[in-house]
Amino acid sequence: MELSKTEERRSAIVDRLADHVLAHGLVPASLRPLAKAAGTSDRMLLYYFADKSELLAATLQRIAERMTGAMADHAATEPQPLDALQKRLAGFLFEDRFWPYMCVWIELASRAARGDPLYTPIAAAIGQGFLAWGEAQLAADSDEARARDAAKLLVAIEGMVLVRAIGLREVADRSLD
Amino acid sequence: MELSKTEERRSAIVDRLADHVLAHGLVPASLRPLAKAAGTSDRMLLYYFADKSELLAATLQRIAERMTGAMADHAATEPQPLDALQKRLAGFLFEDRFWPYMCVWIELASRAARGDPLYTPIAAAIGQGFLAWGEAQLAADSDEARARDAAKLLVAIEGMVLVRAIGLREVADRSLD
DNA sequence: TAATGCTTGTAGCGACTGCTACATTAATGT
DNA sequence: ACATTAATGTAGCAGTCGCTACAAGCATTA
Repeated sequence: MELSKTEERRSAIVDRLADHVLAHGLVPASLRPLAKAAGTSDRMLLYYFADKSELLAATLQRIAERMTGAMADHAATEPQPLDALQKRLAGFLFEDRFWPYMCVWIELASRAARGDPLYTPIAAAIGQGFLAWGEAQLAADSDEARARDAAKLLVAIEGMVLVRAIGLREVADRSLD
Repeated sequence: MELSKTEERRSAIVDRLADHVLAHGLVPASLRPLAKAAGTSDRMLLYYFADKSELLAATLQRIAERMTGAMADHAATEPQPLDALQKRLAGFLFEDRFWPYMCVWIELASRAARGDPLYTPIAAAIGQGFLAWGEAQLAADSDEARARDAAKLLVAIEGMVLVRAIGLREVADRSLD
């Protein structure tokens, strides 16, 4: 086994914290509610983690891993043009089961936008992950075209996420026509 | 005069609250800091407003009005194709002086995404305003084309906002190529 | 001048925040 | 069996949250 018992327990806690943050977001993610969600006490949360920042960083990391895994499952077998890939990505990213990730993602972005040193690097890393996923699937004539199309893909998808977030789902969908 | 003294004072307070929210966001927008920013006391905030929700609603409304006014100032005199309008909009929306509005906008979206009854209608209304601005400026052959291009415009701009928020400014810019 | 109602300060409530000191129990190695 | 360390509970600190009861100041009007 590679994981010590402490690490195992830490990991189990992080899993349940991830569930809770996905379900309720970062705003109500304070120690006591998180502890209850993890079936433990705030005291123990701060036993396994140095402070709340570290705990949240680990939780968001875990959420990002789950998302990355899900995206890998949806990788296309063949290179795709931008339009097709965009529709494909939108097709599964807006399933109900992914919406909690999108909610957390926007919340993360809103904190990164203010330059919070906890959230900014995590958000940037996730964004780069999205970008890499796109670049790996895009059919492109050149590296520049690939980079440009990946940027277009990311921007279009993030735009649809934000527009849906404010309740204009049909506007987001119309943008695909 | 159409404004009673009470209304005038309310309005003056809202102006200073708007400044504070634009500068620091919604997370630290609690009564005592807001009161200090408005040069008054939390007691008086709740004298002029029924509760915190009403106070925040008025503040966000004011912020939206400022934004709407600024956008009206940047209306084009002639109908524009989608590409040109997108570059034009990005050109001034990403000036430093607009970034605070974008930060609040993302924060608003993140709360609307969770269905908060305070933020959802405000966010949707602002989104519709953006959409109307676009439709009024777009050159289009048909109403359907106009609606579609306005949707594309909104999605692209919101996408650029979110991508910049997570620190990938150059990716957002590259999407315009 | 007296009385009424608008405006504001003071003080505090109960709940929550992140975090910690202290003590106790449980497990582990010798 | 014993000593040491790891794990956990209890209790609480100082601070903030939204909000309110009470009273005092103030201005207008009768």
